[in-house]
Amino acid sequence: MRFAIKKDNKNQQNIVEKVVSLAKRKGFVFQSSEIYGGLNGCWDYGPLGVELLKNIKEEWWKAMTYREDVEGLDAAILMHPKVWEASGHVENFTDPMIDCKQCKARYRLDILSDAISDKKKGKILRALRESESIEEGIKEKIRELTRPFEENNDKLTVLFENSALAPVALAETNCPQCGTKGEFTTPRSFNLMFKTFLGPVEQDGNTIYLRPETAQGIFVNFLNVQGASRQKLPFGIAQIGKAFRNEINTKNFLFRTREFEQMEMQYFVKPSEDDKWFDFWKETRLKFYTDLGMSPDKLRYADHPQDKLAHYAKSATDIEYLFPFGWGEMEGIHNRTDFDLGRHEEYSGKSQKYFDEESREKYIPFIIETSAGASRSFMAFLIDAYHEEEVKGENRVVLRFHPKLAPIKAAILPLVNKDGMPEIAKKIEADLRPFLKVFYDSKGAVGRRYRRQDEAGTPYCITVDTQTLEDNTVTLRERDSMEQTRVKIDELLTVLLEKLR
RNA sequence: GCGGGCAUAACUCAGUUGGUAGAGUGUCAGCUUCCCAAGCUGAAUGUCGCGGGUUCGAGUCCCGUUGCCCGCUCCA
Repeated sequence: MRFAIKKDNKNQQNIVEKVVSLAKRKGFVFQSSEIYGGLNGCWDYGPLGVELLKNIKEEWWKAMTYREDVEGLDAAILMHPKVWEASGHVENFTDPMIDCKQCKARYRLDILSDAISDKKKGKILRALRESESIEEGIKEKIRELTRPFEENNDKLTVLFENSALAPVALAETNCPQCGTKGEFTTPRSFNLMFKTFLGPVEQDGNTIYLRPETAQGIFVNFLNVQGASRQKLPFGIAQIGKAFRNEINTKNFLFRTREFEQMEMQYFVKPSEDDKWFDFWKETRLKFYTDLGMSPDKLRYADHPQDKLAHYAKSATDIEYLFPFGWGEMEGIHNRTDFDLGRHEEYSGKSQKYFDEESREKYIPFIIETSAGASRSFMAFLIDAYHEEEVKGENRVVLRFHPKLAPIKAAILPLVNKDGMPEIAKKIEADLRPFLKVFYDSKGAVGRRYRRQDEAGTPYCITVDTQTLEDNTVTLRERDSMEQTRVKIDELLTVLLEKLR
C-alpha cells in the first residue's frame, strides 16, 4: 500500500484529466450521485465502463478458475462480527485519533492519555470540576464516571475514553509535543470498517460490518470448499466482490475509493512449500497484465521490506503500475502463513486443520494470497490504453484495449445511407449480435464514425460499401493501424472470433 | 484531518470596475456524402455546484457547505 509521488509532471497529470473527461463523455465512469453534488470518492460505471470492468473480471476469473487447482466462491458481504475480531480488523482500527491544531501532531487518544502523568490527570479532573464554563449536566457525568477512581488517578483514562468527556478533558490537556493547551481536534474513530446494524434496532449488540476485504469469506469457507470439491493441497479459492473501507481520504479518481472491487485468490499450501508458491504466483500474476496488453515498462514489483510487513504476512510484494501520478499498487501478493486459519480456529473453536493423506499429518495450511483491485486495474487498463496521435494534422484519440477487454468488439457501418447499404449492414449486425457486443452507426461521415469508435476502443469496424453490393465482401478496418482488408460476409464471424482472441 | 487551487451547456473554456448568460466541440433532425472527425440547413440544453448574506441589482463581492485536483498526513 505504498504510494510514490512523481513531482513536476504537469503533462502526465493532464492525462488523468483527459481520461476522466473522456471517461465521462463516452460513458465509462460517472461521479456517483452527480446531480446532488457528488459523493466523495464514489464513482459509477457507465455503459462502456461496465463492459470493460466485466471483461477484466472475466479474464481474471478464467485465468484463475479454469485451472484445475482453483475453485470459485462468492461469499456474503455481511459476515459474523467475530470474523473481524479474528482477522484483527476490529482491534487494529478502532482507535480514536486526535490532532494538535498547533503543531499538527497526531495522537491515538489512549497513547496521549498514557503520556499524561497521573498527577496531571488529577489536576485536569479538579479543573473540570471547578470550571464554570462546563454545563452542570456534563459535570454530573464527570462526577459519576470518576467517583470510583478518586483515590487512583491512574484510572482517570476514563476521561479520555468516554466520548462525551474526551473533548472536555482535552480542553485542559497540553500537547506533549508543543505544549499548547487544549488545541485539539475532536476525537474521531479511524476505524476503516463501515458499520451497520443487523435487524431494525440500532444497538450495540447487533453491530456488523461491511467487509473491508473479501479474503475472510474465503478463509472461513476453506474446509467447506475443500470438502465439496475434493481438492487436495495445494489448491486455491478465487472470489470477486465488493469491499468497503471508510478511508480518511479518497484520491486520484478510482485509485482510492471507499467502495471497490477485489479479485482475490487464496492458495492453500503445505507449510514447507510456501516460498515456492509465493514465487510462482508472483510471476504468474504479473504475466496476467502483460498478456492483456499492459505496457511491461509501466509494471514492476515492489517488495515490502521485512520490517514493514503487516501483522499477518511473512513476505509481501505489490505489483505496481506507473500511473500518471506515480507508481501505485494494483495487486498485492502475500505469504499470509497460517495466521488467518489459525486465528479462525482460535476464535471459532473449530479445527481448521487439513489432513494430509500422504504424510498422515494434520496441519494448518499456509496461504499465499493474490489480491488484485478490479477498480484499480480498470483505471490502469484505461490509462494504459489512452493514446493521442496525429493523423493528417488531426489529433486522433484512441483507446488501444486488448481485444478481450474492449467494451465493443465491432462496429457495423454503412458507408452511405442509401443504395441498400443500411439494409445489408443491419443484416450483418443481426447476425453478429448473438455472439459479440457490436454497435451499429450510420450517422455522419464514415471517418467521423471511425474516430468515434477509436475513442471507445472498438478494435474493428465493418463497413458496407459499393463493392459489397457486387461481391458480398466488406471492409474490415483495424483500430490501431487503421488498415483495411476485405472479408467475405459469410466468413465475418469466423474471422472476427479469431482476431478477437 | 490540515494547507493551497478550482467549480459557468454533455466536453473544453470565455464572461471586463456587479447591470437580462456566450463560443468551440459534441449531440439531435434533415440534406449531402464512395473510406478516416472541420460540407449545408435547422434544433435542443444552463435556477453559473449548493445554501445564506451585502446590494435597487450577484456568474462576478462576503460567509458557509459539497465535490474535484495538488501537497502534507493517513493507508492493519
